[in-house]
Amino acid sequence: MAGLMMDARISKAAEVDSRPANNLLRRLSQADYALLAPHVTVDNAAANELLYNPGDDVQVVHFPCGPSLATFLVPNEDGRDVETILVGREGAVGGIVSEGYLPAYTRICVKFGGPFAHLNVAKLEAAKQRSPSLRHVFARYADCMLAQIFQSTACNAIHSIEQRTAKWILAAMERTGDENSVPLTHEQLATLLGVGRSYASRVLQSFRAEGVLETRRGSILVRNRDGLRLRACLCNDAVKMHFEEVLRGVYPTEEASPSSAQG
Amino acid sequence: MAGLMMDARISKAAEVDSRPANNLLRRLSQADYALLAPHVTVDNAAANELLYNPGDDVQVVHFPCGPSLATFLVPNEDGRDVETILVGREGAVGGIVSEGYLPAYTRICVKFGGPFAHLNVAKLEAAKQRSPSLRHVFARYADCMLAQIFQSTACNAIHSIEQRTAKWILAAMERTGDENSVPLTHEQLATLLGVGRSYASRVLQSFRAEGVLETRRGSILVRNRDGLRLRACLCNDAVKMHFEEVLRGVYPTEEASPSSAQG
DNA sequence: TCCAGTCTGTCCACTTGTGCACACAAGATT
DNA sequence: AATCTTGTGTGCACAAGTGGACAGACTGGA
Repeated sequence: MAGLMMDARISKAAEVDSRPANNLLRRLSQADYALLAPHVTVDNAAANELLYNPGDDVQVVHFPCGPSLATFLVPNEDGRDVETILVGREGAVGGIVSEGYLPAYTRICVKFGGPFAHLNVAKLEAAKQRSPSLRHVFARYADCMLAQIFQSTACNAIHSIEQRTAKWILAAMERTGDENSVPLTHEQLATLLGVGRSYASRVLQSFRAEGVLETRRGSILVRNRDGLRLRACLCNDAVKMHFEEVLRGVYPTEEASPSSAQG
Repeated sequence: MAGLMMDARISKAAEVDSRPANNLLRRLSQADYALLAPHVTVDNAAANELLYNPGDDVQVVHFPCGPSLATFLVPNEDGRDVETILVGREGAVGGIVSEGYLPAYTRICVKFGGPFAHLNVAKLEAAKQRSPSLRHVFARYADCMLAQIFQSTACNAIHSIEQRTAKWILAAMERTGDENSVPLTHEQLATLLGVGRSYASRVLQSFRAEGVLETRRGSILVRNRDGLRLRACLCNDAVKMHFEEVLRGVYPTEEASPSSAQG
């Protein structure tokens, strides 16, 4: 009997591990994932690749896997886009709320390159019709994404550039799983925060002076993660808590190694 | 035959007019509205009444009718809430994205008092299961609401307080239908923009000096709406265009009088 | 009619963030 | 090794927004 249980556990683990490294897909029951599996494809996307432009027909859901990251950009009258929220292996982009076939409102861009899983929106909707539990997982994720955007709106309204810089670096690291570096130029960081480049450099300098991080050409090395947390606003944590309440286990944590499970 | 047509038109108009003054509800087909009608109740809510607090079970969808306005607030570590988006007779609040039964993430508050229609989320979900067209209207609205939040996030990141003040006043007037006044103290305006009261007063003073508006104790009188538009960012217009594309006729326009229709 | 409470206009010193400029550094190319 | 391109550090003058203070002006209620 113990043998049987163990076999079941191993086969289930194997089944889950064969899925793309996306927590939303991995959280689905076997039966639910089986509805989607025939339509899921995986490939690599390069940084800066555009997944959607405003006005595009939304036909494919993209799931960032592993360290890849997507971002929602809102176009601006100046031509410079403003970055809003980051989506990594905890989620997906494209038709999550609209359920597809509406013109995209934002631009969606690959921030950090890597593997993405893809799924036709119509196939996903058909599967949702067949499985309420599948529908609920995606409705719950949609709610988490909404929470993320609400929090960003508030954050942009009242938190300082310094706080938002620290927050962004932490959020990116949580999602990529990289413990101490973020591949980003000062220019990119500035753009994504919607501030001038020189000020972004200055904020990073102040962090460096305090021993929190080091700067390299094209990347930021974090030396003291807790120091960074101390300097960040709490927006990330609020969103993380909502994820935990609504979709436990989907938001990536630092100790995400499989061996941490107690059985 | 003309008589028959006219009768049909009159009875249809009467049917629509008997619905609460909410554009989302009025946009539903007769058949779809019939699914909801037995469960819809209407009452009056006073300004500052709380519809949801963070963590609340989401069980009721609230539809602002006529001049009433609801707003999503994100709580902040300081205890002061930050206002994010405004919802008037073009929409609804509560379980639009989450489809109910999840803890609310934001606080939702009545900004301007007036009539609200209410509908149990579970009843709405049941009706959606029976009618794909009903589901689509709500999915489309959810997408518009999302667009609104995305735009606010970007707006807060890069637009000046002056632009955002003008934008907010215009957005509120569009929704209430009031052509030239907004019942708001400087304090309230400041809080909702996330800025200090004295600066909000100064911005209003500069508008007054330019003849754009007048200030009264507890309200703002708009004297030159185009002047205000000139001083606002274009965020409202972007959202409005998305509404027109996705849910034509739901976003309130200035010439909303029934007589403008050509038959 | 007067009082109390709230709202408004404005002053001031201060912090945060802007936008431009320019020297220098690190790779990439040849 | 010389060169080119792109990224980085920093100086400066300026604009935007903060937060506290306070006098005066409305308004509702006793």
